[in-house]
This record gives sequence, C-alpha cells and structure tokens, in this order.
Amino acid sequence: MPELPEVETVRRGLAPVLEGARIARAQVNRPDLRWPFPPRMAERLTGARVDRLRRRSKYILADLDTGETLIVHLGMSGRMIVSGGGAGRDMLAQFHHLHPAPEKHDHVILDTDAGARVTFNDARRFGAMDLCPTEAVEEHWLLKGIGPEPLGNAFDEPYLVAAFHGRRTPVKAALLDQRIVAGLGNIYVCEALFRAGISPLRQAGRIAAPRVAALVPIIRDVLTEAISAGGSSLRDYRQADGELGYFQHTFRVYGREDEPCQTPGCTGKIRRKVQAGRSSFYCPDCQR
DNA sequence: CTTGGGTCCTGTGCGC
DNA sequence: TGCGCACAGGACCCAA
Repeated sequence: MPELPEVETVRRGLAPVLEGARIARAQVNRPDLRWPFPPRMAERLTGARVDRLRRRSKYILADLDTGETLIVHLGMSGRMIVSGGGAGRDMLAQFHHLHPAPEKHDHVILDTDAGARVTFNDARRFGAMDLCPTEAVEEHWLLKGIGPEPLGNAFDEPYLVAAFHGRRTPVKAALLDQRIVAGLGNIYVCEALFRAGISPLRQAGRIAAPRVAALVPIIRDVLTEAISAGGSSLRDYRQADGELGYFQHTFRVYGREDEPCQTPGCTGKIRRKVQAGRSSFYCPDCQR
C-alpha cells in the first residue's frame, strides 16, 4: 500500500482542491470496499464543505462542516486522482472542465462546487471509507490504538526503547505493528533497518538501547526524504495529480534481492527473506 | 498476551 | 499465445 509518505503526498495533492470546497456531487459505484460503506454515504457527503484534510497514520481524514469526518484508507492499490478545476490544472482541462474517461475500479467520485473531481480507484479493494463524528475520529475502531506519528513529538528515543523492551518479536514485525508506531509499511521498515544496521530478524527486545534510539531519527529521515520525493511508485501508487513519486530510485535494499550491498567496503549481497508473509530485504553482512 | 497464518481482491510478470 | 503460479505498498481475525 501506500505507506505514510505516499498517503501524505496524496493528502497534499488533494488539499488545494478539497479544502474549503463543497462536495457538489458524490457518486458511489458499489456498496463496499474492504468493508461496507456507511449508510447513505453519498447523501451524507453531498453538500458538505471540506473544512480540513488531515492525515493520521495511513488514513486521510476529511473534516466536513456537517460535523462528520470522512475516513479514507488506500489499502494496497488505492489511488485518489484529481482532475479538472482548481489551481495548477491543465488549462484546456480547466477551461472545458474535462475529466478523464471512467476507468475500471473507479469506486467513488467526488465533484466539488469548483469543478474539480476526485476519483477513488482501487483495483484490489483493500481500501476503506467510513464516516464518523469528527470529535470521535480518534476513537474510531480503525484508528483507536494506533501508535504515535513517527514525525511527531511523541515518537522519541525513550518511547521506542520502552516499546521494544521485552519484545521477543522480530524488529521487522515490531516496526510494522501500527500500535507501536503509525504509518510504516514494508518498504520503509526495510530501508530504515538497513540504514540503522539492524537485522530485520533480530528480536526487538534484544537490541541495545542506543541502537534502538538511533532508529528514531533514521525512521524520521527516511520518511521525510520519501515525502520530499513524492513517495515511492511501484505498481499502483500515483500522486493526486497522477504523477509518479520517485523515492523508489533511492531504495537501498527494497526490491534489490541479489544485488550488491551499497555500503562502502561491504561485499555482501542483498537477501530476501519472508517474515510473517512479507518480504524482508536486508544485507546479512552489515545488518546485525 | 503474543504471534503466525489465512484471508479479503485484482493485476502483473515470469517460467514453461 | 496461453496457463498456472508467485507475488504485490495492508491489516483484520482467529487459532494456537
């Protein structure tokens, strides 16, 4: 899926066209994605003004002036594509209010009063949408229990050391656990562990505290760099304007099985090992 | 409580 | 060209 950097990139692309705009029309083409849509979703969205677009973990949150918040998760293959209207759009498209032809898996289409369109397309349908009272968003069952934002103040060295303490699970699984830290996925965990020189197989509770502490700024750096690059585009991911991210060119281990390790002086080869059903990419020589 | 495996879906790329 | 299989950025759920 889009991980935190991709979701943040999408949020930033949507904000200029959605914030302050009113949803003039909501087209919902099927009753569900991963879970059923909330009752009367189209009606509850129609006429609502989007006051603010936020992100929590891998969720995009659209606060509406109706007192409800639209919760969106992109799953593995979800995209939100902007077309027509708004600043920075193609002039011809803007003039004619043209929208691209409907595509397979366009599940939800939102048209704003300014003539912009946001299309949610999700081939695998692991994505989700729900509506919930804005003041109760943090208590929503999907968001409740999610750990601190890795780019926020609550995610610091003492926190991660404490969170890892006594954990026998591999550090790879611990970092993927959204209750420990929010928003990391397979790619950025692999990349952060490589930079930290920590093997994904190592038990979280058996990493020396200074090495755990070092992970904190490394995780922040990886995510920040990825956001700057517009995220990583592999298969399905696109920015809201349809452009590709380019952080994937910066991967040091992800998807690089059998390639030589890039660490200066290291003669190791990147390995791939499946942990809990997910591929971990790492250098056995410089990750311990 | 923790943890591994199965599961929900479709699409793509590869070996044969 | 076609077929079957492995694999893909997530994360819930349940059995052990």
